[in-house]
This record gives sequence, structure tokens and C-alpha cells, in this order.
Amino acid sequence: MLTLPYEDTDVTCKPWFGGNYPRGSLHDLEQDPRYNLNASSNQVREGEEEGEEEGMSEREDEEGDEEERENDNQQDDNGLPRKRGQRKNKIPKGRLERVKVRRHEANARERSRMHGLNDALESLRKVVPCYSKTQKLSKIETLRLAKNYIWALSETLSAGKKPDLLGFIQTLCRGLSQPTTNLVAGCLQLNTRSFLTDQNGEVTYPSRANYDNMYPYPGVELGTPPGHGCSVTDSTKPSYHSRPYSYGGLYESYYNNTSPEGGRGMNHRDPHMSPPLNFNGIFSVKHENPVEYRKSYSVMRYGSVSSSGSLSQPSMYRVLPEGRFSFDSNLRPGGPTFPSGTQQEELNGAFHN
DNA sequence: TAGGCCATCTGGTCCT
DNA sequence: AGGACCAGATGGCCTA
Repeated sequence: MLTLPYEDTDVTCKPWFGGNYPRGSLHDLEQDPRYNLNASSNQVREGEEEGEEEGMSEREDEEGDEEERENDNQQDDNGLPRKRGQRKNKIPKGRLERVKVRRHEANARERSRMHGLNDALESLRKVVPCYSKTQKLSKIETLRLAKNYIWALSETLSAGKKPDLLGFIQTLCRGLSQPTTNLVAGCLQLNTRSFLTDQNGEVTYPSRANYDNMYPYPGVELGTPPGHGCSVTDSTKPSYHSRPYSYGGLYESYYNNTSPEGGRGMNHRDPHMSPPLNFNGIFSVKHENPVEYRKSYSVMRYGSVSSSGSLSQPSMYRVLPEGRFSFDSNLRPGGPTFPSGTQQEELNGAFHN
């Protein structure tokens, strides 16, 4: 509900400012009995009708009080005994105008700032999975999903294994509201029954058979990075067979012990620490500007040290301009094999409708 | 109609 | 002094 264009910062001369605020305006204050402060505990405000009505700041109130003390006498303009702190002279009109203008300008800046914040949030919406123009995620859900997305990608990369699609999606849905979970599921064209939740909203796991039917993986076991123990006992089986949808122990411990929300700490991690981002500049995000995207992509692909030194290795994952992420398997010779083209398409196709 | 979400206004605080 | 940032308050809109 934007009532003013973002760029319209020259609001102080616009007719809809001043007495025509939609709500909570200075004008409202004039009408609001709450601001007709008569309490003796606020002597500065007492009797400052104009100053109070026009949203005068405390500092200015004090200034007014100083002036008043200098010129104090025993009667007000009506000849009645003036209460202590009551201003004898009205606030100079010029000063009043300045107060108004400053307040209006501050309001405009605040509006602009919030619009900028919303723009950034909209950008974020576009790079998290399940972006939809028609059904926008709420602000809080966008932030949660973004965090889960980062977490899930980081876990995937940390594991050095092919992504388990359903596990990935379940990570995405952690802590999200049921409607948002449904939306994500819908976007991913998955049956919401795959996201079984218990009464506490915790994600539980569907049967292995259902999953195998949905996402039959070839049994390719991949190396497990140091520090991420794999509980596979039968090396001929993919690790996820040791536990539904686990990433060779990593996701197992993750699902059992931690949450992106930080509510349940992973065994080896501080529950409040950021998601594991073990490879420098491991992934980037979608770029609005195709040129910027290409620039950024080339940096990721060929590797570069930025001025801050934060991107020292080529990234394995990239996020396409449409907001999809993909994997560049050519970047790590000798490294683990990541999603095949089919699997990649599966992921990409699932994330955006 | 209650509750969720949102935009906006507002005053306080901190920083430059 | 003025701007950025923040949080509280308020009211509108929408949906279950």
C-alpha cells in the first residue's frame, strides 16, 4: 500500500502533506486529546498547545521553556493565572514552520528508506526458491526461506555430495508457516504429503519407498569431507539408505540435532552460528542486471580475489539470472561429482514456476 | 470478525 | 544540526 512514489522526496510542498496525512499526522495530534497534556509531571508540555500540536521535539520544548522563564509573569493571555511552564508567547510562526518542514522531510526520508528496504526484500524474493509475482511471500517468510536456502546450499556444499532433493526441500521449509510450506511444495510441484509435519510443525519423513519412487538416485556414493562423519556401514549403498534422506551422516545429524532457526544445535556447531559456508564464495545469487551477472559469473567461474579477498576460489554453484541455481561440475577436477544434468534440471525445474 | 500483514507516522537514540 | 536507524503505534486491507 504505497501512497507515494518512491522518488517523490520533495514532499514538503505537496498538498497531501501537512494537514492531509492519511493517519497519525501532525494534524491528528492537534485533534488527539492524548496530547493535550495537563499532567503536572510534564510541565514543559503543559499549555504548549501549538508546540504540542505541531509535534515539537523535546529539545525545542526545552528551548521554549527557557524563553518562557525569561519572560514569565503571573497571567496568561486570558488574564487567568498562568500555570507553571505555560508559555506566554506563542511559538514564532517561522519556527513552527521549520518544525513542520523538518518533520515532513523526516517522514519522507523514512518512507524512502522503507521503500529501499522493501526493494531489497523484493530482490531477495526473486532469488529464493519459489518466486511468484502473484503470490508474494511475506517479509518474514522471505527472510526465513532465504536463510534456509543459504543453509541448505551450504550443507550441500559442505557435504560434498550430490544433493538429496527432498532433504534439500525439507531444509528449505524449516520454520516456515504451513501456508508457505504449501506454497513451496506447490512451487516445487511436490505432493505436500511429502512434507509431513507433526503437531509441533516439525518436518518428519515420508516413507523411504515413497521417496525412492519419486527420486530414484543411482547408488553413487561420494566422498565425505573431513569433519563430516558418515555413518554408512555398507559402502555399496548410498548413504541415504542408512537413514532416510540423510547426506551421509551430515544431514542425519543436521535433521536430528539442528535447525536453521538455531533452536536445536548441531552436535559440532554452535546453534547460533551462521550456516556452514566452508568454501570461500561458494555460491552467489541471481543478478538483476545481465551484464552484472555475467561479470560476476566470470569471476566465480575463473576465480578471483576481490578487494576484500572474499572470493578466492571459483564457485561450484551459480545462480542463474532467473534465480535458479546450478552447478558447474567442471570446476573441481578430481573433486566430488555433483548433480548430473538431469538432477540439476530437476532442482532447477522445481525451484521456480 | 479476528488475525496477519503492511505502510506510514512518530519520537528517541546514535552518529557524523 | 541533521540524517540514519529503530521500534512503537495506528489504521487499512485481506483472508479464513
